[in-house]
Amino acid sequence: MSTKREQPPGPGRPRDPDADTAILRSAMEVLVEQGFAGASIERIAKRAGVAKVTVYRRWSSKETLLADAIEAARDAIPAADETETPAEDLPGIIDQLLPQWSEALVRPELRMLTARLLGAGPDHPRLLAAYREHHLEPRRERALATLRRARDAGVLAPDADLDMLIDMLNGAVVQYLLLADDTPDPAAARDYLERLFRQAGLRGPAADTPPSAR
Amino acid sequence: MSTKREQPPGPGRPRDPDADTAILRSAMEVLVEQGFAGASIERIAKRAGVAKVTVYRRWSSKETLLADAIEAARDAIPAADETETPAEDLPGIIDQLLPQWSEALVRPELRMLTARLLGAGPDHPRLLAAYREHHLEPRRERALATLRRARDAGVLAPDADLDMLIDMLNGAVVQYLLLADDTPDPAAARDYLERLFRQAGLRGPAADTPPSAR
Amino acid sequence: MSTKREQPPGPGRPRDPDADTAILRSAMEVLVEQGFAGASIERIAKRAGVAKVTVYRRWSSKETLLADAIEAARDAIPAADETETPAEDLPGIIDQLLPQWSEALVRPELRMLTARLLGAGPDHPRLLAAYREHHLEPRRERALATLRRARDAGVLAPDADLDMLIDMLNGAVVQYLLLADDTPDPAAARDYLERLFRQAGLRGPAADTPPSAR
Amino acid sequence: MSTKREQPPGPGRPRDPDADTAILRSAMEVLVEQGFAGASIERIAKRAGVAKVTVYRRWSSKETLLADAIEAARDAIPAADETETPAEDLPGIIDQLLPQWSEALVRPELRMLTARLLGAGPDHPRLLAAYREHHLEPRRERALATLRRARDAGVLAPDADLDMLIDMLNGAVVQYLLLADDTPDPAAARDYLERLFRQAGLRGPAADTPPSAR
DNA sequence: GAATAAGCGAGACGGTACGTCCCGTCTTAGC
DNA sequence: GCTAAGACGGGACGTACCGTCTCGCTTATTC
Repeated sequence: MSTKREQPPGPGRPRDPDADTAILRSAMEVLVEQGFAGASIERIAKRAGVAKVTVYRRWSSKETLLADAIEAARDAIPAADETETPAEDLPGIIDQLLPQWSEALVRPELRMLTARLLGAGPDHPRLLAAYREHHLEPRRERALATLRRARDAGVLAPDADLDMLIDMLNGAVVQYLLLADDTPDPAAARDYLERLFRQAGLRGPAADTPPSAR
Repeated sequence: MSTKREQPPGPGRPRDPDADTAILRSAMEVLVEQGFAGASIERIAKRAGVAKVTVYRRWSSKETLLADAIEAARDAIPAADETETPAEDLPGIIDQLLPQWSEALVRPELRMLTARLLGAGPDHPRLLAAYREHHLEPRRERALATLRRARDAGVLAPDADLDMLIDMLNGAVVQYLLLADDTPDPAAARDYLERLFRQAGLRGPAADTPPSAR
Repeated sequence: MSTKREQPPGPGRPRDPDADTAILRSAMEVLVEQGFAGASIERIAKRAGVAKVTVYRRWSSKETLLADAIEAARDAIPAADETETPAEDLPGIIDQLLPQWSEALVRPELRMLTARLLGAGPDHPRLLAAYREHHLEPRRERALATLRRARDAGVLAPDADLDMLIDMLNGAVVQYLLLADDTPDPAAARDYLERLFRQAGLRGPAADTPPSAR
Repeated sequence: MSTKREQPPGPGRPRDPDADTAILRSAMEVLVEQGFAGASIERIAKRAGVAKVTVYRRWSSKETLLADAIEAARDAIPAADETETPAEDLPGIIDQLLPQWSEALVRPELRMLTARLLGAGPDHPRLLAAYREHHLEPRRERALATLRRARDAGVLAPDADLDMLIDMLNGAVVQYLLLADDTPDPAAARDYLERLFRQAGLRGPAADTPPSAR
């Protein structure tokens, strides 16, 4: 799973595990702040308080280092929300969905990370793959579970294409966040997401086809 | 509009106008191929067959040069498609919408350009702004016109939030192309877009809420 | 004579002559202060306020750089002292000889330089050769001229081996300066040199063989 | 006298006394061959066939190690030559003096050692002090004794400043060996020393002031 | 038709990072 | 305690490329 190999316990002084974590965290910070081009080994090492050679001993290239850093920086996503109180009504569903997308818009470092890694795709597909695997996929799984329960509760049409729906929701958020000049404030993010959910078809069954609209 | 100033015709040897176009085209090529970090003035100048100082005399920074290059590389978008044959039926609308989004997926240089510029956003907002103004906005205008006609024809719900709908369509396409490992083939792109249109609500008026389905 | 080649005036920006002098002076300072091992190109360049590559462009190795620096740092030795007022008496001769050796003892940077270069001899004969040629030889020539006039004036025995005498005078001074823990003060240096001159045979003809001493 | 402490016999495996001598000899060899800068603990340990940590356990720094190595490498100088057959004549005296200075010129490792340690003086006075104490002083004592007997025998003037005379003799030899490009051959060394002794005033009593020369 | 001013190629400049090497020190395992 | 085998921070190495600058030469317009 990780690109890091476990070192055999052979003779000699063992590697300092603190150095690993310091390097990975430093790498992530520099990547978020300065981008891939600015994430030189030299800078990463200096910020981690570590000699360059200590980095080179562990990772043979900037790309593998950053891929590991991305993996190590993955949030603890609540695996699946079976435990959540089931919500049959629309507001309950939306309250569950909102924070899942909102944080990507509102937390600046997440916004930066997303922009950097999606932008790095063409040149560094391994970084993008690591991001997809360790950050995007878990979030998608969780969102999928929520939407599935929404569909079962009748809040979404029974024939809704949930995968595509997630693409659309994700996509709208991503392009919003990529095109924004700076981090949107939480209220604006909430407004945008509510408009988004409505247009995506997340409407109460009754509200969907009000008799007066017919 | 352009950041380029016209030079007064004063005395001395006039600037070679061919150099401008060669530099702009070279800049765009390098940007697409190597990304912003790889788009050094040195490389651009070498590819254009021009001395570095010739570039610096015309543009004060890499950012303004690339912004001009992005502007110069804008496609000729048919401004508004009043001329198009009005289409009341769903297949006709889809046939009009499909190519508008398909090309971003299918033409590799467009895909690269999109990825690079969205990724460059945090560091170089002026480039992103130029891209938005000269590439994204015209496309959005055209799409908006098409969707408006679709709504008028009853193919979309009368209360559809067209701006948000475009965000969703664009967004799905963008994240598809950003996450793809390489350029999708046209058939796959078409399949994806058709699923997308369907889930977005582009359905025939009768098929949308068949009385028998209720 | 110098190991530096004159550059052809070909195209391109010419080399900055100020950089040459700054590098040479910086190199000399670092050599005197830190010794050969401490005289890294990096340090020399930093102190000279110059990029490393600017040094490498001019000198291919530390040794050739330092050899040039040694040459450039040679003092302007009054070539030959024909112009000096001829002195037939002993005190006059001594007053002429004293400063010639005293400065090597009393000026700390000369003392350091001598120690460093004589010590570097086994490893870096080119540096020693440069020092010999540009610093030691001119001083020896001047001393030889003075001693020759002293012999002609009868202050030295007519059959004195002047070359060997200079070796002895130089040698005593050199080993004094090399073995001293730090720079001797001028009075001690003067006392030492006067004892040295007396034992070397620089005595007035009459004082040499006082009748009472027999 | 030595900077080495005797270790208490406490528990655990006792230190290998062979390691001490191997390290000291290795240190001396490396110092003579490579100079102070090249005499890294790493190299010394490797040549001694010993782990680096074994060296560090015994000596706290490179300087103290080398100082001990210098002390250990002192030649067995015949303390005072009371046993020598008294010699009233000039050739006898010279035959006694000659080898005392000749060996420093002719034995390459002595020449190297002298150059290295005199050169190291400014940076590492403790090494120089060790060399002075254990190598130079015993030789000076022996030379002084010989010269005293020469003066008593009338081969030197009764008022000769013997300390200064030794400085001159030593000094001439030192600067000869420091400036030479490589080890002089014994015949040249002998010629030089004979010229030196003559100019230093080591002449037979009759030859010194022949009545006819006056 | 010369003077003049700008264009142009070439290359030096300071700066930053590269990836490697060696040093002195520290830390483990195994004897 | 010893050897062996590393890892660690530090520093220098010599190279490469970048954006900037400054030179000599060329070229077209203006006087």
